[in-house]
Amino acid sequence: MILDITFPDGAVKKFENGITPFQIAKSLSNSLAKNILSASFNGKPIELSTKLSENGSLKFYSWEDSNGKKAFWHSSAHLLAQVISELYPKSKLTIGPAIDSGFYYDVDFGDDVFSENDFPKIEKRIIEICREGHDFNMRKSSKEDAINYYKVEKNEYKLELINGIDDEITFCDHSNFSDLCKGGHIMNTKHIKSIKLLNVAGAYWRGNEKNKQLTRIYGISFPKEKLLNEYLKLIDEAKKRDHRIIGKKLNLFTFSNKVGQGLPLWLPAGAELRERLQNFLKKAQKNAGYEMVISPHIGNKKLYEISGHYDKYGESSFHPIKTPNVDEEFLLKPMNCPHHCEIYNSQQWSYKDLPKRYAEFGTVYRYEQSGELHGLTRVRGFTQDDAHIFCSEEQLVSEFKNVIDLVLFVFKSLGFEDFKAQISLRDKVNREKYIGSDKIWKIAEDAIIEATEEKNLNYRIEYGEAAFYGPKLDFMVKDALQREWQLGTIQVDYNLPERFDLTYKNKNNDLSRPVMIHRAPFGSLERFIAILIEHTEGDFPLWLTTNQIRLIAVGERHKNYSQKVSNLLEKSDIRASCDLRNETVGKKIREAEKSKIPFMGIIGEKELNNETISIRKRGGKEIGNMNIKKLINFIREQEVKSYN
RNA sequence: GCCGAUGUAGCUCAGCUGGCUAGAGCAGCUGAUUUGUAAUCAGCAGGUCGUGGGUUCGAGUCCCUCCAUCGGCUCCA
Repeated sequence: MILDITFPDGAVKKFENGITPFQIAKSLSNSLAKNILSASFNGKPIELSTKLSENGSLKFYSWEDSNGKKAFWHSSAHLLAQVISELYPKSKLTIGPAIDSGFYYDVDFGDDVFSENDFPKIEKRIIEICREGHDFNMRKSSKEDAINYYKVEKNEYKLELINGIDDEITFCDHSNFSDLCKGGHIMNTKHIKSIKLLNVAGAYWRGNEKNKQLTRIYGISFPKEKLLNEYLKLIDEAKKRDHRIIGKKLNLFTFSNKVGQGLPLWLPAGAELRERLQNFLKKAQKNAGYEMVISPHIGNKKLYEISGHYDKYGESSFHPIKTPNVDEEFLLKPMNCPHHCEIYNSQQWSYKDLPKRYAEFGTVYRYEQSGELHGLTRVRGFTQDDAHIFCSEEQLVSEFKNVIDLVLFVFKSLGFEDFKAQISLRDKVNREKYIGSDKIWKIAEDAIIEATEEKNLNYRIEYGEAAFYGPKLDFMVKDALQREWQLGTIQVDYNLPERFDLTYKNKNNDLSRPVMIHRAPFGSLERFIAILIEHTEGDFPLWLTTNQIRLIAVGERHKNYSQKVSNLLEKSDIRASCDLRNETVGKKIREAEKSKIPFMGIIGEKELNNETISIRKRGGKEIGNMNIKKLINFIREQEVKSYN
């Protein structure tokens, strides 16, 4: 029999029945055969050594394709597993997938402690085995054989996995090692030229906190030594963009053990930055018809019992504040929504009044688990750029779309172009963690999907990620180390209006229930600023930066003029500072550069005589000499441009 | 909260297998220098080595407790 194999470019070629993808590649070109790592047939990943027995479309993947990398890293995980079972015979293997960059393997080491100190000997042994050049071979197995195999090994994890498999059970063999595996390998271990184990971590079996915690070993491997070095360099560079490091260097914020974990202290430069962001959003919100409100930092515990938050998050709140009245307890405000519900409730509303849009920079406190705290991205006290929109059901989709516009405007203004939109819905099965009927959830979920579709947003759907009171649309942005964080969020809520008995009079003079939209374009100022720092490396846009220009006097005789220029700039609302120290110009420039000040104005003899300023841009570019008037216009122009 | 690692001067770090008064650079202070586009020179000062306990003739170094930080897991209203 002859097979018709279709290639991605549309070409159809004929091959003998039983030919393998690798043989096909080799027949096409030697260099292709050399470069390919994996393949897919009719859209499904297959081994390069799988014999083809039907017509179909074949696609090859090299290191340049994510599928090629996946096969490479997944195969590397097999080698890690092999060496672990060789060096730690008592350990039990569980799962070892490829991830976005690298792979991991979860291992139960029993009572043994495994740490990073064990890495070098494992890495060394893996490379030894790789050089021996073993093929990866898939092997079918009966369920019975598979069970017996792992019964002998006393590996309850693999047994659990096998019991959950409905399809055919397969093993992958290489060298003297076998592992339960559904496939997706490179051909031979010799492709793996360098491997680096990155870190050890605890990870619960099947991701469930109630299960045993296993040891997860993360690693990455490459087909060339050079690529590993490049990767390590990249990680190193990324670490320099860490907001915790830049925040310290630029004196934006700090933490103090005496104040407490996860409680950021904003230094003057950071506080100014925050205020500028707030003013920016306030203006945008005012244009979009929002009204500012203010609510206190504590609230009666009963308030949160009504909303359902206490029931769900009481454990992760700061302990209730007692009062002389034993029946009365207060909570440090963990969220603003119930307060805003009560603000809405303070008056009676007509359908003509809707929507009501209440905004507040509301500082909230949540007792996050200590191990979860992370710089400014996960803290225990933070300020949400919160707002709640109370509208009629008819207004819901258009209001939701307006909020999307606002979020997109904010992101665009700050240069966050690389974000992911995520629609977070209820878990498909496990629904006891949510409040409200299926009917209202369906309406809310449909409204979000409709609005997101109409806005042409590229989105993904995640089940089980909804808030307990409603579905949401989240805007995710990555930090320097490619970790994804939720910034903006828009949530539809039919439940809190019910619980707080919110109403308005409709056209027929009957009472109707408003729908509530929770939204925060930044998410929180803390997290937003953290990600902004990592994206800009601290080179903030001109409109945000603390110091827009630093004037540098060359000599003693130029100090007065420098000060005068500085004062004039400040009078024109330009944030200028003046360096009058007896230091060399080089040193003053260096310090201004390190403080990430966008412009420097050098003032020496020439400038003094001609009443000009020599302007230098951060990074070294000389802009030229200009008089004060021109300089003011120049900075104003640049500031407008910096809004994106 | 859990697993692993780390904690030395304001900051960044050195201090090997336990052994004289714990080192460096930057920052700070003092003095000299009065400076043209990324570091002028000299001197001085600065640390009960995260905390509390233990082992030892002797602990920055070894062991335990706690605290904090880092990388993950779980969680994220």
